[in-house]
Amino acid sequence: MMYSQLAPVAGRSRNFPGISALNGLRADAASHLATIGFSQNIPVGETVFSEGDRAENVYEVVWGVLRLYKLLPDGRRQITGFLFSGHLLGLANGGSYTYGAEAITEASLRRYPRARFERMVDEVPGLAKHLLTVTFNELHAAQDQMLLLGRKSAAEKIASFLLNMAERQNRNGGRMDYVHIPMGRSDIADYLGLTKETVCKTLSKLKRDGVIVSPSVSRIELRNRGQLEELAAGERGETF
Amino acid sequence: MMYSQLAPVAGRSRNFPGISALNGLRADAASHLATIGFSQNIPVGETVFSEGDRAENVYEVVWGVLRLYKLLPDGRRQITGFLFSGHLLGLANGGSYTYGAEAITEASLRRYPRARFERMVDEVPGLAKHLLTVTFNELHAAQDQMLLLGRKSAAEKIASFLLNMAERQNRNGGRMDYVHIPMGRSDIADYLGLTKETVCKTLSKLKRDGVIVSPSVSRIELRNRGQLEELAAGERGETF
DNA sequence: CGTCTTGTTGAGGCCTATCAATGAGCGTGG
DNA sequence: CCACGCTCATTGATAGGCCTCAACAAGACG
Repeated sequence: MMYSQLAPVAGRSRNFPGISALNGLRADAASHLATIGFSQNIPVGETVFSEGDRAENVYEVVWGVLRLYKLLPDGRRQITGFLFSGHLLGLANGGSYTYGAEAITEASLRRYPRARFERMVDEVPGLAKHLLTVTFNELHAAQDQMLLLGRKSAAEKIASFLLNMAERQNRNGGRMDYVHIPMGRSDIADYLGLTKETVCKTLSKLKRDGVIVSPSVSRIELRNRGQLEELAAGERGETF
Repeated sequence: MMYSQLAPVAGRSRNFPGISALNGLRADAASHLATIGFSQNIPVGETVFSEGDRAENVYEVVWGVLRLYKLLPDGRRQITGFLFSGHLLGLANGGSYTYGAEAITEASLRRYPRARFERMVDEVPGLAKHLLTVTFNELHAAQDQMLLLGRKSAAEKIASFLLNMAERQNRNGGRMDYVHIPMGRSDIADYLGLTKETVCKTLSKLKRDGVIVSPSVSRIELRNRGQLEELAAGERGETF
């Protein structure tokens, strides 16, 4: 596609934060990376690292879901991203992590000691450029999120979130309208800059309006994608 | 300076978006880059490129101030960053810019045709890694901004903004308490996720409380940095 | 089958947006 | 040099969306 040495990250992970995917990396480079990684399992709710910890490792999500977040001194929390299988986390310029990471579900990670990871970046041709591509995607997602946080209404935020989750679960290509929501309402709230109550009320309103159906708390069916898309895009539709 | 091949970006631009600084790049690489750049001046208020335009160039700010922004269909705007001298813009993975760029003051840019810029990334040793460092700084700033947009009050947002502007003007090291504000109130509002009226009222309150003094609209003196810092950090101080 | 956590719903209040009007700054031209 | 007209900043009154607080429901789990 666009690069000769590295498979592209393509549209992957465009709308959700967390540095994504080493896969796509040239086979020999990827296998080289694998040799310096250590497997590690994280129970539900456990912390991988906290903001301010010395940044001694880079991690890749093998399976499970993580949240990245930042805190204010009085406890207010902003989740900056949800990370799924394939995403990288822990890359940093400075000596400390600038955000915390916790497991939303049980998760399996691959851990790469930082010094070795950095050496690899210097030695493996194309790795730096690959990481650059992947980081640009993150930055792009972050900018979308700034627009959401700064300018969208609660309903627009929820609609954007649902569509993002749906897109992310349709990597295969299908147009599945059943979305699995692995995180709790508080996590969603802290990701969208709302309270958990507002998240509930907005979801309930979408249910009442027949836009979505929810067989269980963690499962949502998108019944009217068109309306969700209008909302998410911010058409300021009357309907809501 | 600090790296063998690449001068560091150090603490530069940690808190303001926009990819920063080619300077710091090894001299021969920098001069190589210079040979493929074209100078270009932009009048106040003019557009450099719009969201959705084909991404044909990468730019570096030589002097002046730019704003990067995203729009919703009904006109709501989120400014994702202010760019000053040394910052890069226009880097993108896809074929189109994902944000617009306009001149806040008259500005001078150096334009690099994209194809040549990308070729350079492949050919100049260390350039990809340098851009990676710089992009991580952007991502970090974006995450700080998400925390601000999602969780800080108007007063906390303004305090954070003022301190960032001050820091950015003190690259030399001095602890100058006079901050020059090149952008208008609407720009500040769209950067902080507020309205221009709220920006005004919050600034006025800070003036009344003696925290800042404002000899003119575009000049603000920080009289009580400690209180601003508490506010910006989100201590939930009574005082405000 | 209790207990604890998480989700949901409602009532009320606050912060910020909205609407409207005035004031300040500034370039232009008389 | 000052008047005019524009744009931008400031201030006030009001409204509204989301937050806060509180109670209850629904699962999850031992």
